[in-house]
Amino acid sequence: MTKSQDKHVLYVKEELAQNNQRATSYDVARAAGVSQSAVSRCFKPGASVSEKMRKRVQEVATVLGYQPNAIARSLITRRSNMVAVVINNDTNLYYPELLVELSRDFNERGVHMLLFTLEHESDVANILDQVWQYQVDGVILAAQLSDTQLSFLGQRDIPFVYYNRTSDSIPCSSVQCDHFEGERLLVDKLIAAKRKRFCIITGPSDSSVSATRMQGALKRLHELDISDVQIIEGDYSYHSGQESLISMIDELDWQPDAVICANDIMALGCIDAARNHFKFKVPKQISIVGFDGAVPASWQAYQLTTVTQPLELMAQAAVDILMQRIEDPSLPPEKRSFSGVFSPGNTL
Amino acid sequence: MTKSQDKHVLYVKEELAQNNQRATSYDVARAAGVSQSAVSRCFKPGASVSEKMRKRVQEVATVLGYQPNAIARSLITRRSNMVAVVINNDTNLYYPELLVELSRDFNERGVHMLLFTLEHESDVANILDQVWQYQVDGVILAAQLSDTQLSFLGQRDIPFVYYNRTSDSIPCSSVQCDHFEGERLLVDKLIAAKRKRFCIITGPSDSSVSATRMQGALKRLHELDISDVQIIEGDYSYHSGQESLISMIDELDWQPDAVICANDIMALGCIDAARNHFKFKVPKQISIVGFDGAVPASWQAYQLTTVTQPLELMAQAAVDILMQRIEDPSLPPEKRSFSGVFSPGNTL
DNA sequence: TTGAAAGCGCTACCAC
DNA sequence: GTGGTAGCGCTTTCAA
Repeated sequence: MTKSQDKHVLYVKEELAQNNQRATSYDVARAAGVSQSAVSRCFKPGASVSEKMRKRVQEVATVLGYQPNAIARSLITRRSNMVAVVINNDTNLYYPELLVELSRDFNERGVHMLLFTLEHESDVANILDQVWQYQVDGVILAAQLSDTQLSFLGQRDIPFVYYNRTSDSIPCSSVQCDHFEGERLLVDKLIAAKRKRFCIITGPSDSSVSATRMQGALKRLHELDISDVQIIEGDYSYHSGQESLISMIDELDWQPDAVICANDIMALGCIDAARNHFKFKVPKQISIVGFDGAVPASWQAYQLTTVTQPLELMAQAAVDILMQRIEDPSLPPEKRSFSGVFSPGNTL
Repeated sequence: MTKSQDKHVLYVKEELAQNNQRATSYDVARAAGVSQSAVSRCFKPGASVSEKMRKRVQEVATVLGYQPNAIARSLITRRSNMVAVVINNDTNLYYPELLVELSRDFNERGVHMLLFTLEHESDVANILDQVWQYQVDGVILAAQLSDTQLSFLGQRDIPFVYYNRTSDSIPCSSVQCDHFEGERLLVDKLIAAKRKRFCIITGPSDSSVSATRMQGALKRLHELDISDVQIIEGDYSYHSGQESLISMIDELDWQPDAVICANDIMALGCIDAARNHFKFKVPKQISIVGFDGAVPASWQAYQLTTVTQPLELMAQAAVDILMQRIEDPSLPPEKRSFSGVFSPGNTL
């Protein structure tokens, strides 16, 4: 860099500082004495630029602290490199690994996550408009949508992947753990352990995951001619696991020897209620099973018998499917289903 | 709407569908027979538009499925209505409530979260450039930055708030739980319980939160003339809590009657190791304390004695401070510190 | 390989 | 209250 060039760069830098502006490609061009399009090209991998030009531009860009404006780029390229992740609070609170894994996988591909969390699974409507306004390239849906809402995305050609949910009526991509199969497996294990009096603690009524799991368990129980099953509604929380068992026994006067919980966290509450409130031996007097493979379920104090979702695989699959459909929107929907892994634990 | 107008709208709709394009304000203007600026005004709250115009435009916009393009808006207004949340995995895994609460608070203000998660607290550098490129209005930092990195944000006038961290050398806004004070309190409680042989299980060495907490504990212990303290490094995980206690006793041959853990999750691992591996009575033979007020800490199987961070208040404070500085960048930095709340539990 | 010019979709300013 | 016009910062033709 010659001295006069140097001075010119510093002058531009000073000018920007005074007006409190961030450097644009135009500023870099001016300071480097090249065209604005040349600067743009220097930041595009694989563009046709001479070595000399690239070096000069990089130099000036560094001095001015220039980085391309991703927003402006999105406007012209029609690619924001942002995806929306719609997740309900429950999922994140009880299964925070999902967000961590998604984030890792997306960041590896240079894609950024716009996070939308829902208080209740039924709040989706409010945020779909926002997802649309922000021009995201795609959406991961870890929350239940109505068919109408699903078709909102479909009609607007926004690629999306359902996580742990699917729709039978609308063609869509999805990644799922086979909840149905997993619950059947758990029921069979409970039967093998000679359990007779079953009860079920469900998740909140608007949770499709809970509904699927409970259908799986009930179906299998009915196949085995066990129809006298007590069902009580929980809300996925530890506390509701405790309370459900207590009210089942104390109020409904139903003493089970097998408790099927719609998720692990409720099962943990259930274990504590069984041990502390009722002084039951688990699993001697009562078996308790959950679903998820949540981290605390494997802690020594619990060692819950459960079915573990292959979360890492599922997240990766969701990201793969979504990114493929962003690259090539003509790809047909794809559904991938993973079997849960039986985790024996010590409560059955 | 007259019939001919109706037809015109439908014609535009058809045209867009054929070219697979989303409706722009210009399309709406064309279809409604008004100017493009009029359409823009109709979507700006408080703009001066006649009732008739507003109604007409809304009507057409609905038919065409028009929503303003937030990206284009950001470009001209220089406001993206996006904030970056930089969080390390540990924080999210062990304290997922933070993200949920931040998300809630930001969404109430119509602000969206761009999520950046770090494998290790030291990975920050890579993502700062991206934060900058995406023109976020502000940043919540729940990860430690070097002073250089902090000044990167400062020089570029990006408002930011440190969460549970602060810098002594660079003026910056922060929201913190008083870790130092909280640990002192715990030490005093342990002393009151007649504990004599102390040990500490720290978090990972790059965690500033762990460092502060442990300094608080050590300082107080030294004040009380207790200098013979065994320190072992954990990594915040349940497993490291277990292993640390075991190696402390079995390998280092140091039998403590008080264990101070840098977070709750390790304390839980520690409790399980004490009870199951060593057959200790907790707290009769050994006291164990944590820090955080993590949800599982209050479960009946543990009932950990700990100091609970007022997470909701802290998240709200962080959002408040950030939004104020986005509205008025001339505001000086502000630090807010909250005392942790002692949660008696049953392990002391 | 380089530069000029158009334009992504919007807001903001200006006349009227 | 309404419409025309400029321009946010960038990528992408198209000539040179």
